[in-house]
Amino acid sequence: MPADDQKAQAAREALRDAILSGEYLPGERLVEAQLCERFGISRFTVRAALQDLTADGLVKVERNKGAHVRKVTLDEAVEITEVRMVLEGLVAARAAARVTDAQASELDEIGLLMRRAVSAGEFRRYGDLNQRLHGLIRTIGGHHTADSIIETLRGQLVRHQFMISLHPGRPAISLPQHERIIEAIRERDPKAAESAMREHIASVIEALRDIDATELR
Amino acid sequence: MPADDQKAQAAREALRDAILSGEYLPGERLVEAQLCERFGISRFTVRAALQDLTADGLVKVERNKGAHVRKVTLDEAVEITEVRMVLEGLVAARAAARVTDAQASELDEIGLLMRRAVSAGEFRRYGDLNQRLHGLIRTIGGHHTADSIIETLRGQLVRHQFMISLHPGRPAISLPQHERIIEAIRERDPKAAESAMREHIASVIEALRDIDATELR
DNA sequence: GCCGCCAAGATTGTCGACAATCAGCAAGGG
DNA sequence: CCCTTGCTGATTGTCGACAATCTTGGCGGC
Repeated sequence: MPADDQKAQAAREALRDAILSGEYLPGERLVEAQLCERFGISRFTVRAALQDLTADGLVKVERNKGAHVRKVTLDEAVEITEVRMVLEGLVAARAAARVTDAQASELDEIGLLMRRAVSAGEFRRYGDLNQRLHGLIRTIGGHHTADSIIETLRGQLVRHQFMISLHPGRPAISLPQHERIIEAIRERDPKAAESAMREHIASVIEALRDIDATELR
Repeated sequence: MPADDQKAQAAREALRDAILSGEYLPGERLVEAQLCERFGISRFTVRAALQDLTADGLVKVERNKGAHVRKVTLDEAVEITEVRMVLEGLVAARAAARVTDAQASELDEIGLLMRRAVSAGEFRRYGDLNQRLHGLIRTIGGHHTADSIIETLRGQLVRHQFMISLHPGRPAISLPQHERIIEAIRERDPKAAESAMREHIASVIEALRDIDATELR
């Protein structure tokens, strides 16, 4: 009966979601016994899930001191985003070299929807499109190694990412950057695609710093 | 008594070394019971060690099918090295911005030793210096996030890396590249340091492809 | 009153045993 | 003769219980 398998894996993802959604705050202690009761699974499974999350950098375990939700400082967030900058630059360059005509028009369509969302003031929708654009570029790039690292890093930043996307004025800055990225890939110019992507994410880093400074008021 | 702790951790590293040193070949199956006997530890500890190695990308576990030493194809090796290229480029740029005078002279010294090693034909020594140079640059860069990813990726490539370092003619190609990197960092020119590092690792990728083509004859 | 120390509770680390699952082989039917 | 099917040994997945360790609160001494 594979029901146990599904239960164990479901619980693992439930725990991941609970942390990602902010149900457990950064620094909060994750007591194994509590998680057992919470998700109706054994401690063995809880430990396996915690090790998974540790590998993804979402929790940190100290020997004999248990697991905590990892706290990501501003400096770490900047470092992580710097790494994303060069990796997504690499992926964008490869995307420019590999893009098909069908994918090119899909990029264009996203660009159009983005412009519409911005002029209509639909920031939430713009955020979704942003994610879809970066995802499509990574699909086109087809760089499995870079992809999985980027995905891991993204998980560590959900909190910060969320704050950025709601920051007023961001779309006005990032929309033209996104347009440049799309254009460079459509013209199959790897160097231009890489530098456009890097410029874009460099401005995300600036936004990160600004937002953090704002929050400390 | 912390003896057990040390034993468990020692066994973990012993298993890692056994895989890294090539004692277990890529694709080889790692049977938990055998590892228990081999290292004199319980299955629990073996499983923990295997999960560690999985996180590092050294082994791959399939449900109910056990753990295998991960096979790194040429394409994957190229991808991994591409990621290293952009990450070490990022680190080199930061190193150029942060290098102290003492570190600058240490870089110079390594450069001198490298020239000597090449002219003396001491390839093994040159390989060690190569590793020391890259390590020092990463120390100077002080980019923890990029560092740990680079270190993880390096582990997955030990086999290929080894073949490259013994490839005749490599030092003649890589020595001037190393010299350019050192010079750019010493002159505190981040852009030059990044592009020098990327050129260097791009040529490593070429070497990877050549060696693989040679091996298939 | 303050500091260090000890005991008890709570939490994590480890283990051996049992259950679930898979690979290989033999027997039977087409 | 080949394919399917059921069995059997081997291997991995899961669990509950016990041991080791840390934390907390109270006690005694200075």
